[in-house]
Order: sequence, then structure tokens, then C-alpha cells
Amino acid sequence: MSEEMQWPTRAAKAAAKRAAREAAREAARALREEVRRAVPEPPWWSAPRRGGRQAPLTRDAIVDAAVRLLDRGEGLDSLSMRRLGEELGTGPGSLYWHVRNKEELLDLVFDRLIGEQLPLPAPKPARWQQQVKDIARRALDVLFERPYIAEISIGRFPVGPNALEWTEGVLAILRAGGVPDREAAWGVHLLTTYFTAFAFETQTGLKTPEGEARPEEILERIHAHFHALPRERFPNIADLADELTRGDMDERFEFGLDAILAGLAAAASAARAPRKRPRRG
Amino acid sequence: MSEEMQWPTRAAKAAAKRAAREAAREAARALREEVRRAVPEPPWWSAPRRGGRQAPLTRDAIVDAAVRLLDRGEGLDSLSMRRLGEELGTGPGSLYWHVRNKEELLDLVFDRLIGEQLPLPAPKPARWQQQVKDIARRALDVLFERPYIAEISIGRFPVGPNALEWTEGVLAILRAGGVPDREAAWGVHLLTTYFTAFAFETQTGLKTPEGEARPEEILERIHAHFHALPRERFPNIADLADELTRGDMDERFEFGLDAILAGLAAAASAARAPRKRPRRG
DNA sequence: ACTGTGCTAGAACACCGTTCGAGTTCTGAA
DNA sequence: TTCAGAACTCGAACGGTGTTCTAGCACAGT
Repeated sequence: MSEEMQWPTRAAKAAAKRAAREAAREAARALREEVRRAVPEPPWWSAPRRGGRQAPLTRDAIVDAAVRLLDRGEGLDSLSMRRLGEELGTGPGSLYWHVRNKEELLDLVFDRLIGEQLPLPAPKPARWQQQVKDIARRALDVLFERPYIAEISIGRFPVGPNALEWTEGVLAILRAGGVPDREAAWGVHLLTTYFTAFAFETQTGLKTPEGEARPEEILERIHAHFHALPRERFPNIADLADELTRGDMDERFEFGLDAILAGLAAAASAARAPRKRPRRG
Repeated sequence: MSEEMQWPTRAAKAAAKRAAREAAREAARALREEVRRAVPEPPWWSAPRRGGRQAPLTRDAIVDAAVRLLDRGEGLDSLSMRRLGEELGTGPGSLYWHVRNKEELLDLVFDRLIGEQLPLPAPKPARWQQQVKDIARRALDVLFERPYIAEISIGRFPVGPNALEWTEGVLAILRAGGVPDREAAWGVHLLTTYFTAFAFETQTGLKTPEGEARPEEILERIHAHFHALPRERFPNIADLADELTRGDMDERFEFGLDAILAGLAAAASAARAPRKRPRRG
């Protein structure tokens, strides 16, 4: 019970301790280095064990390397513990001292990227809807830029410190705009689900049985398939083949975003003027 | 170019051919069986090669077994080519004659389940909104019953025959209700994305670093974590901890569903009475 | 009776996440 | 300064994954 509640403070304390320790170690290493330069070792002595690695293994360094790996490669599959170990000049097993799991590593990567990429404006009640839209658009930009984030995010309740800060900020904006509590809470979830799923479905994860292909190619193929469908059986799909597979992503995104915001705004105004059950009128 | 456009007809032809072939083989087998029963073989002869398997390996039989496996186990991980082979009394390699890929297998499973589980009503223009809601609720029911479907569906453009029929039906309902073309096309996508992502996020895929856990447990833990947060830094999350983690799923689902439908309805009425640019007024 | 096609079995390949034990290095107290 | 214990690294190994390949069997058509 108290175990899992401790982890942020535990992590903070551990981080402080680790930082101090590392500074001391760095000083010691500098001294040793100097000595070694002054008095050469016999050449048959083995080279220092950690030949290739510059930075020592740290939680942060591991997350750094993971992000580097993901940015370089394509898709979440680019990140494996083995490759990550290689990137850091060590084996996969060594990582498990600093990170419980691959799952936990992904948690950390996710939170790191939220913190770096998703700053939040202070709530300005008058234009809260515009603010929310801006936030969602910004999020979608990030998700299109780094599609793997959608893959990490999609089944993950955001509980890291940066994610919490972000959630807190969005909640503040919604409530400042007059959205009642329940709807504000649901709204945050709805928004994040929306832009994550949107990015995932249109960009990240378009699976197809025939190997690698860019999303546009897949959609183009589907478009051709829709066009070739027998019109008497699939009149609507045939008619709307273009709209189904080709529509401008920004417009499409905006369509759903508007709907969500309209829903939130309706809840806000219903709360402001609660006359006679506005529902099921 | 013509390669990939052929696949539906190719599949259809292949299916017909295979069916005919199989019928013939079945007849032959029956005859052989009869002969064998009449004239007993010497007991030292080896048993027929395919000892354990009753049904011959077929695309359909494979999909059957895959669904069986997924229903029995929990999560998409329950389905591996090895286990599937075992279920069918053979090795994993044999499956690849009938199925190009695991990806393709999942395509087939997905489409099979759509066909079985998602019948569609004929469009009744007067109550199109109600119809759409019913469809979405039905879909969510199915997704909650078989959570792995969400996992399969989430990055997959539905192009199988049953999926097409479903899409066609929903499009028909929307257009019959007066929703203009673009919005109808986007609406189908929006709806499927919504209920799939909703099911996935609340039921299927809640990942957590600490091993297996039911969704409710995870949410309960998060709830405790939110309650323990410093109130001066996270006032909104602390206030809304309940709403963020505990809300009744049906109500929550309805909230987003209403928003989507309101958006579609707005598009429909705007198209019906197109006075003076209803947007950005 | 023979040949070629359809299909299967099973080993093998190259990965994957994770665990474990032995070994090293470092820290802090005696 | 010494020394026990903690912190950390390393490498091999385990049991799993999707997929490919080759040899071979069973059967249909000639």
C-alpha cells in the first residue's frame, strides 16, 4: 500500500543521492586520470574495462539513449533492450539494474517527452476553448513528428510527473472555463484519447499484411480497392472513396475536435444556467 | 500495380477453387474410410500420419482455431503461431501455406468477428441518430466482451468483406439522415476510432510496469496515488481524482458519443439549411 | 504407372524480454 | 587503513516469438 505511493519521493531522494555520489565519483575519476597520465602503465595491462562507453549508466542516460534510438529508427520496434544496451556500450542485462522493466522504461520515455514537448499555457478563462484547441493541435503535431509516442501512449494512463503537470494544466483551463467537474475530468481523457487514437490510426500503426509501407501508400492502395468495388453492392463506399481515404488530416482532426469542444461548452453553459433539466428535453 | 488490386477477386476465386477441391477430397476420404473399415489393416502398420487432427488445415479452420485460442486465453498474446499450430495438431510452419502472415491472420480474425458480432439494421432516416448510437453501444459491448478485438482493430483499416459491409451500412444510415458526404465519411472513422480507443484505453491495454493486473486494480492504485498528491501543486487532480479514475464507463462513453452525434447532426442541419456560412459566425 | 502439384512436418534462423550468478568497483564505518 | 557490504556490470542462458526453408508425403491428371 505505502510501497507504490512512495515512488515519487523515493525517486527524488534517490536522484539527489545519486547526483551527489556521481559528483564525488567524477572527482575521483579525474584525479585517477591525472595520475595515470603522469605515470604510464605497463602496456600489457588490460585497457580500462568500460572501453567504449563515455557516460556512465544512469536512468537518465538510459532514457536519453532510448529516445535517441527511437528517433533514429522507425516505430516502437526500433527499441529493444539489446539494441539499447548496444547503444550504451553494454549488454541488455545491465539495464535492469536501473529500470525494472521495458514497460517502466517506456513510462519514463513517455513522461520525458511530455515534459520536453508539451508546455502548457496559463489558463485564460475568456478564451479557454481556443486554448484547448491549441493544446490538442500541438499534441497532434508532436504525435505526427514522433509517431512512436502514440504507440507508447495508447494504453498508458499518464501518471508520470510531467504528465500529471500537463493534466493538471488542462483541468485548470477547463474548470476556469466553467466546465463542471465530471465533464472536465472526462474531457481530458476524451481529448487525450482522441488525439492519440487519431494519430495512431492515421499515421503510426496502419498495419497491413504486406510488409513495410508508408501510411500514404497503404491508404492509396485502399482507395484503389474502394474504387474497384461493385457499385451496386457498395454504393456509399464507392461514392465516398475519396473522403474515406484521402481527406485532409487537419480538417478531419478539426471536425472531431470541434465536436468534443462543443460537448464541453454545452456542459459548461448548462452548468451556468441550470434551468429545468436541459437533458432529454 | 495490378498485383494488389487483384486480391479480393483472387481470394474469391481461390476460395471457390478450394471449396470444390475440398469437397472432392472429402468424398475420396469417405470412400477410403469405408474400405478401411471393411478390410482391417495389419496392426503393425503405422497410424495415419495426421494422427490427432480431425479437420484438415484450412484457412477457415485456422481462423476458427485462432478465435478459439483468443477466447480461451486473455489478451492478444494468447495467440502465437506456435500455440495455434499446436491447437491444430501441427507445427507453426504449416500455417504459412494458408496464411501469408500473422498480420493477415489477424485481418481474417478481425473480419470474421465483425461479421459474426456486428449485424446492422436497415437505415430508418427518421431515427438515424438513435440507430447510430445503438450501433456504437453494440460495438462497445462486443469490445468489452472480447477485449482483444480492440487490440487487433486499433491500427487496422477495416477492409475485409464484413467490415466493408458494416461501413457501407453505417454510411447509408448517416447519409439517409442527411449528413453530408465528407462528414459522413469522417463520422464513420470517428465513431470506430472512438469506441475502439475507448475500449482499448479503459479495458484492454492498461499497461503498468508491475506485471499482470486487472484494469480495476490499476485504476484503484492510480486513484490512491492521485489522492496522495500534494494539494497545493495539483489542486485539480486532487479534487477530481474520483472522476478521473472511477467514473461509470457507460456514462462516460455516452458523453463522447453524444458529442460526436451532435457534431454530425449539426453538419446535417447545416447542409439542410445552408444560410450564410454557419461556420466562424 | 508416373509426374507434378498441393500440402505438411520439422528443423533452423534471428530476434525478443528477462533472469541469474559471478565478478568487479566503490562507500562508509571501524 | 582496512574491510564488509552495497552498488553496479557483465555475459551467458532460458524460454519465448515470427518466419523461412527443405525434404518429403499424398494425391490428381495424364
